[in-house]
Amino acid sequence: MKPPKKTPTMSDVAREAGVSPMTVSRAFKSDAYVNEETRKAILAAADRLGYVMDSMASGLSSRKTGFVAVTIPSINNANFADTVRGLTEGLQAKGLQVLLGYTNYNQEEEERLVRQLLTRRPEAIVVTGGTHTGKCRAMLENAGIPVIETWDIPADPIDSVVGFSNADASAKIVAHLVETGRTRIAFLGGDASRDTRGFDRRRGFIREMESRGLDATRLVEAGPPPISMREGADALARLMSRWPDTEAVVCVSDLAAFGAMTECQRRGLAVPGTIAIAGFGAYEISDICVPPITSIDPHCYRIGLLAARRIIDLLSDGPDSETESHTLVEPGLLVRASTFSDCNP
Amino acid sequence: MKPPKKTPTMSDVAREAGVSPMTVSRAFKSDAYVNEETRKAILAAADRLGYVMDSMASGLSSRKTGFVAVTIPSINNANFADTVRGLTEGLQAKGLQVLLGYTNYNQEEEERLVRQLLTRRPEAIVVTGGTHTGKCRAMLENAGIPVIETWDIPADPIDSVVGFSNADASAKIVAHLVETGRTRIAFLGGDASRDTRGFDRRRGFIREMESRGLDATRLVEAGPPPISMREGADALARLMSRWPDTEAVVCVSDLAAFGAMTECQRRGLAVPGTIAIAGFGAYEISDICVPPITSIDPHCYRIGLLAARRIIDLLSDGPDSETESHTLVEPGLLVRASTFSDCNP
DNA sequence: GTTGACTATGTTATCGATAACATATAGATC
DNA sequence: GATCTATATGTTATCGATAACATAGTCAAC
Repeated sequence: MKPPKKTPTMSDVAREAGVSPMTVSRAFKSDAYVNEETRKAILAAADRLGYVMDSMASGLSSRKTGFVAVTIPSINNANFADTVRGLTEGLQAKGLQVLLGYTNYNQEEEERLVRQLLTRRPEAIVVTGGTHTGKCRAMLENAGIPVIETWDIPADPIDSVVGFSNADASAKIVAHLVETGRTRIAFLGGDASRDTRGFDRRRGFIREMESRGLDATRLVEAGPPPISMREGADALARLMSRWPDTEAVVCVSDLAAFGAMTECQRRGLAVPGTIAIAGFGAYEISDICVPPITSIDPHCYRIGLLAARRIIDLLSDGPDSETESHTLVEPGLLVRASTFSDCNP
Repeated sequence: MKPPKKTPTMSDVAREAGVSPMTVSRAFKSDAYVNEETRKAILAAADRLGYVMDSMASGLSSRKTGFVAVTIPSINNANFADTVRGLTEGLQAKGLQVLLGYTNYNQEEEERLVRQLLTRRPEAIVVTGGTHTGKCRAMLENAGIPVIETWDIPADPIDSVVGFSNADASAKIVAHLVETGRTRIAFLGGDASRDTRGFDRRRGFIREMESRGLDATRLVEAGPPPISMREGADALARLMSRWPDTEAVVCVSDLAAFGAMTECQRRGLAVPGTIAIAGFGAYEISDICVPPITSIDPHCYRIGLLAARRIIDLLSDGPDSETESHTLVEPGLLVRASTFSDCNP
């Protein structure tokens, strides 16, 4: 239909409006002196031409791309999605745009992804977790931009941290279960090797069980992360055939927990009467299912928001920082019917 | 610790390797003559310096940014996440990177987002849905890049389409419910104004009901999209208090459907005995919950993959296109226990 | 009337890479 | 040996914007 004319540039707008390209630039940035009438004329001219600023060129020149790179293990996960929402919304005010990538819970993928993201010259980078390959860590250290590690408490942080202890979260659940009268408690999680957060939760479970003198060997592996509801169900079946007298299960996530609970329903095991179930993540499912499932709320959105604040703080020139280099977000224990004790005399 | 030295450039690598910047460029692109030894030396030099290519500058010069912009209504939605996965994986082979943004089911937000994404000069753009504001549509038309509309069958497509008819999908469910003996059927969805796909599903419901001479006025609105499980539950409560003899509910999504089903459990309404429930989206929850919920599988991942193929096709120079301008992905009906009729004599 | 502060705009060089063109060497062909 | 071709590398201009600097007019204060 219409000729494939290439998109107009700032110079085209300048010509159309009868000013210099620099004035057009100023009109769009609105951070410098431009006569109000001139600005209006320029914006009108831009509108006529259908001009859309080229932020790639802008970024090259100003050395500010407006990108904040973010890596998450999976895009199909409500927890990480909430963190990304917090980031996006927190950064929007400063005109920063999230550049998202996901690692499939794989550190080699993360390394590849971080390299790809760094080629876009983001002004800061947010990664999930505190364990990386050597090369990945080196790239992050040498990128010369703020690096925020989230969802974890790294032993040796690269730069800033906004996270929580996955191990402590598990311990909190174990404490709750023991207090409500359970001692034969199992942990249902993914293969330990890939998902370090899941591994930490398992570690916290074992530590807390042992510190209470309880048997910490009831560990079921449900496969490589992410653990689906189905895998949670299958794992519960295996758990019950191996340790039929299990009184409670701590699951690596609410999704696994819900899957496990449906398996209980299918087997006629009363929850929490016969077996108590706890999850992790405060997914909506755990709140609405019958019975609702006890969970840990890691405050996903908040993590994103705090990471955004930290970035804005580090990127602003002011030497006074309002945020801490290391921010702990204390997870909350949500006690729900799936671990009530009144059915468990 | 270390001085804030800025990241090395291609010239730095060239100097380190004793060649010209152009040769370094060639070594990285690997699309032209470079002596194998020279290439190795260059890559080694780059590694020593911790050089990471600047694809912003590269894009400016070559006019290929390697971005494909993608807009989805919500990042916290497994369906759209699957489509994004399909896109990401389909585009990876050609070195194209997804630049993702979400609209919160809001067309004004979409307009703002599309403008923002276009400033990044993507090589193609994928949008969810076929309804846009006038300005948004104009921007997409004038961007001079392939535009793919997905998850819908637009009345007046901008360019390419990979989608399905949301209305037909609803009709398919209605047909199934009627065939299994239900006639007093309700539709549970969001406010009609914002979510056009949800609106189309409702429209399809009404059309099919009326074409069968059935009452199509049992419509419950659960609030602005996205409809949560909780809102689905609340809406079911309202539905049953207004039309207590309802035999089946068609829900705008599996999440709403599951929420509605939990409400039935709480009220002691047998599913499917007293009331049948159907959802949309083939979320994992609908497959694993008890009873599993009848749903429509829109083949989310496939939509993403086909969109990716179409883009690669349009971007490759070859005049021969393997893909169609309009691709229909026929949704599948997943009949599950929540609509079985054998409990409904 | 001169000075200075502020407003408004233009000019030039540059960001980091690549396209397009130019050059140079090695081996093959006549 | 002359010519050609394929390989390997360098040079120059340019992508579209902005930083930094320069210019020029207006108004108030002295």
